[in-house]
Amino acid sequence: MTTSNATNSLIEDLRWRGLLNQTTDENGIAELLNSGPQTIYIGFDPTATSLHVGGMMQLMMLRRFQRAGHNPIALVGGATGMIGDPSGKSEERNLLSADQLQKNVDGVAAQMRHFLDFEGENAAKLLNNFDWMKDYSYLEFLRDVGKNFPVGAMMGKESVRSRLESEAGLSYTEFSYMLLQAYDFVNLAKTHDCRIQAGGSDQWGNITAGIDLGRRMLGKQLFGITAPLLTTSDGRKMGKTESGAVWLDPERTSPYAFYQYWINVADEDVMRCLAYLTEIERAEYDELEDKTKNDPGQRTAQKRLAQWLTELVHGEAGVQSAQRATQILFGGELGDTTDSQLREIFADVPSCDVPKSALEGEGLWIVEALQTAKLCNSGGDARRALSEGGVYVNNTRVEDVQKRLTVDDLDGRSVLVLRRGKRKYALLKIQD
RNA sequence: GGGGGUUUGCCCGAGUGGUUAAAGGGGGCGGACUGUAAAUCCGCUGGCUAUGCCUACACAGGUUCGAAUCCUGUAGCCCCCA
Repeated sequence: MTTSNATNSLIEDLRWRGLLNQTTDENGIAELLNSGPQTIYIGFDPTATSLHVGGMMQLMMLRRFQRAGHNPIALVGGATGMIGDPSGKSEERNLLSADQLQKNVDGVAAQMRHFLDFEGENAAKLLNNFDWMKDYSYLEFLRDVGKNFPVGAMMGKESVRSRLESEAGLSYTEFSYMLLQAYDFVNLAKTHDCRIQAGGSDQWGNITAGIDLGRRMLGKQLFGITAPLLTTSDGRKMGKTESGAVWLDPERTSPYAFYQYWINVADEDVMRCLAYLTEIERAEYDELEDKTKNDPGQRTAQKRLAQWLTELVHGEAGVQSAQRATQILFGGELGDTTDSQLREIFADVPSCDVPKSALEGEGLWIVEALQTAKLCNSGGDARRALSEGGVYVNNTRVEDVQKRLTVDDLDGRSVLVLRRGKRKYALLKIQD
């Protein structure tokens, strides 16, 4: 698997995908990769218990190397996370507690298993820099590492310069961040013969700092690769919605919401996403590009993207439930969808409990139900919505202002699906 | 300290005694169209126990059959003089 052919095709592939933003020495890297299996590392910031889209792209990078026969190291920054990387950030961020950090590291580590193979010949490794930083004394660190850092060079780094010029400034702690990450690289070079560090383009300064340090401390030539940031055609970061970031954790972003995010990627962005985030081959890529151009309404590329990523992150079952939810949430008949399927599909839709007794006798007045479900914020609003034809019960339009919901509307299930407009849903869970 | 102006619904902005819950625009919400898009078009946009009732045009009070519209006071903003 680790033939020079595979390696060449790896670099080729990365270049074709547009994933080579900057490299310290492209020929040197190609040569190194040709000489046999190499170890490559990428650092992950444990700022939350889950990764988001940016981290996914980095994990894919490691995965590409692993598939080409190299040894990936995913480094979680248990130590650096205590400091906070100033790169690309406009303000100092709050320090995380050690306790929270540990939770974050655990959460992030679990997600990595979807992307990397931690078994077998070139198994991926998961390391935590807290392990080698925790007992490193300040004095020792300054003597070993600090003295190799000319302040002038540090001041020249983009991450430092931009912050110094801004209002927010930069604390000494953040200023020191670079030393820690540089040392990580050197330490991995020493202990794992890891000679390549990759990362997002905002990591360039930190990576080159590590390369300099490697030369000074080890006399070893290290290499760096950065990938472009995944942005939309209008220049914003991918992975953000009105309601926040898109997470890999199904508790934070349901498989349905995750799937939907990718389905909704703009035509102008979808091919780049496919290139950066998936492993589709060139032939299929060209075919999808063609379909996007000639028959954009089908959104074949978006569907492929959503399906590919959802399957990777949430598994085959995740894809199925997302697709089933899509069908129902976009106006499909409930038909014989079962109770438990409904509850799963509407899992991330606001819901409220209603006692079964409310449906008995006269039943529950639709105007009240809409308010209880928070779909309308007043009786007038509800009446209006009804008369506008914007209210649906179980995906069937209701226009009668006097409509009362009764046991008959349950149709044997234990939930009522209320909808306002095209896709604002709420669930009434009927309690015995 | 003296004089003048201004204050309208989520926002902008008409309205200077009588069908004014308040023109117009924006936003928002529905609907049609569509690709779960963009653009476009149409409707709605104070509350309620709702063919009616109540509360609203900075706030408090007054004149009047009747006020967002007139008067007095209070507060905010703006301008001029000192």
